[in-house]
Order: sequence, then C-alpha cells, then structure tokens
Amino acid sequence: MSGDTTTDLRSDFIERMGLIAQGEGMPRSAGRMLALLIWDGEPIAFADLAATLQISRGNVSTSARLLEERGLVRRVSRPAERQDFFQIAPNAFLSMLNGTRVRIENAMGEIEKVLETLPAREQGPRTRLTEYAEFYRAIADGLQTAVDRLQSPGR
Amino acid sequence: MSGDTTTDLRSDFIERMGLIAQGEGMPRSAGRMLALLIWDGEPIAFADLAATLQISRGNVSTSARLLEERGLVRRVSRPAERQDFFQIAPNAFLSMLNGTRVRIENAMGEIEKVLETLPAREQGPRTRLTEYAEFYRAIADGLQTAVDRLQSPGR
DNA sequence: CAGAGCATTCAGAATGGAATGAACGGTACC
DNA sequence: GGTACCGTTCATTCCATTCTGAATGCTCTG
Repeated sequence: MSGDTTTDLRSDFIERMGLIAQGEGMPRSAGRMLALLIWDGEPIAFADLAATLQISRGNVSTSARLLEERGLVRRVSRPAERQDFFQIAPNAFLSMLNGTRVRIENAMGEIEKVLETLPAREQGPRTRLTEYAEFYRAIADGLQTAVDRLQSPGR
Repeated sequence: MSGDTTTDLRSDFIERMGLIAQGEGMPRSAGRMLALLIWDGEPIAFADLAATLQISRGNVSTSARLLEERGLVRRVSRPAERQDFFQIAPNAFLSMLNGTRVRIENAMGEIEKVLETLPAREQGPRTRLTEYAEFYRAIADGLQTAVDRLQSPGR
C-alpha cells in the first residue's frame, strides 16, 4: 500500500504552499491551511485543522477568518456537529485572482494620486510616473484577461 | 516658489513606494531607493542616496545590488568622480513585469512538480491541483500579454 | 439551570527579516 | 608608498509580524 507516499506528498504540498503564501505576503499558516483544504476537497473540522497542521486553535481561528474574508474558504456546518467545518470555496482560484488584481489597482491608485497633484511643469517626473502607472495598468488588464479566461469555461 | 510643495510630493512618493515594495516582498529601503531614482531621472551619487533616504551606506550597497540584479537600476560612472552613481534603468518597468512573471511561473512549477508524482488514482486532489496550476497559467499568460503591450509601443 | 463544548480574543513569547555600523579590501590620488 | 576615499560584508541590533495559550463568552445539551 502506497498510502504513506501519498501522505508525504500531501504534507510536501502543504509546506510548499506555506512558503508560497508567505512570499505573497500571507501568513504561512494560512497558506498551509489553504493547501490542506485544497488537497482534501471535503470539509475539515476546526479541531482537525489544528491537529493536522500542528498549530494552535487561536491560529486556526485567525487564519480561517483571513481565508474566509478573501473568499478562498467556506465555513460550513454539519447536522449533528457542534464544530465548525471548513472547505475550499467553489471559486477559490478566481477569488484569489481578483484579490491580486484589486491589490494592483490600489497600488496604481497611489501613483495616480501623486500624479494628480504634481504640477505640469515637472515634466521629467510626470513622464516617468505616468509610465509607472501604465505599467500597473498593463498588469491589471492582463489579470483581467486571466479572470475572463478562467470564468468562461468554468460555468 | 512652490519648491517645497514639490519636495513634499517627492518624499510622499518615496514613502508610498517603500510601503508598496514591502507589500510585494521587497525590502522597504529598496522601494524607497527605486522611487527616488524614478523621480529624479538623472544618476544619483552613492553618498547622496544614503543622505537623502537617511539610510546607512551598507544598506545602500545591499539595496542597490538587489535592484541591479532585477534589472531595475543601472550603476553608472562619471568622468572625474570616484563615487558610483545609480540611475533608473531604461526598461525598468518591463523588467519588473518580467520578474513578476518569472516568480509566478516558479510557483506554478512547484505545483506541477507535485502533480507529476501524484498517482492517477488520487482523482480529487489531482483535479484540484490541476485547477490550481491552471490558475497560475492564466496569470502567467495574462502577464505575458501585458509584457507584449508594453513592449510594442515602447520601441 | 448547570455544565460541557466551541470559537474568539488578546497579551506576551517567538520568529524572521531588515537596517546598522564597524571592520575590511581595493583603488585612485598626492 | 602613503593616505584618503569608496563600496562591500557581516555580526549585531532592531523591528514587525506571527504564533501561542490562557481567559472569555457564547451556544448547545441534558
């Protein structure tokens, strides 16, 4: 039986995603939790999350809230159970993508805010800041393309 | 004279970019340095960077190296000067974009690496990981679109 | 109503990454 | 050849964020 191998693969995936998430400015625990929920598609109990990931329940609570806010995870309940269960959201990846796009657009907004108050005679800075804003615009549009692509065949 | 106002705008921009950079997983100093170089398009002396940004020379050295590696900044020399000078790179924003794309593709690679060793019978995980990889693929392609767009009118 | 089972919150500990500043090596001047 | 000027490196300090765990309050159950 190769059950062990699969389990190893899972924890490997979990750890990788922890690091990826960290690189994206998300707490490592949240990334690991997300990974676990992606792997097992089924709802996982609050207590099991803490046990499997070996993190405190407080941490589970916080990370779950973060993932819920971003639309990556759903909190579900079960008939005879008092515990909360968590499951990967149906359109999790789409939400992720949208989240990134929003972040980019915020950054772009920052630049444009500066541009608005920058006197016209400051040609040099204006030129370069404009170019910078266009850079963000290009990314935002590119991500929008990605959103469209993921959305059309999805449903 | 509104010189003061412009100066304020500049340091405002510098600080904003410091925070943005930090959000993107880059050291704050590097972001602030990049901002300064974008604003003043001209080469700035090593010592002036330290003075203007109020950071140590060691920090200037490290941040400059980071920005150079990413192709965002050029180190230039001047005839009678012993100091190094730094200038925003000609195609800085394009490099930035490419850098992001590479990072995304690396993350995608991680996922695919797991997928390769995941036995076919693990249908559920396979489906979801595949979806996840497609998500990254969509982003990478979107960014590629952005690269193309920025490149064509550029030169 | 009492008690158990849960999730949340928050103060404090722990961790990781960035900034500092002194020490170092190299290079141009006199 | 000596000196002054520069940039780099690295051990240390500093700071921000994350994680923990105990305290809290809520909601079911019997």
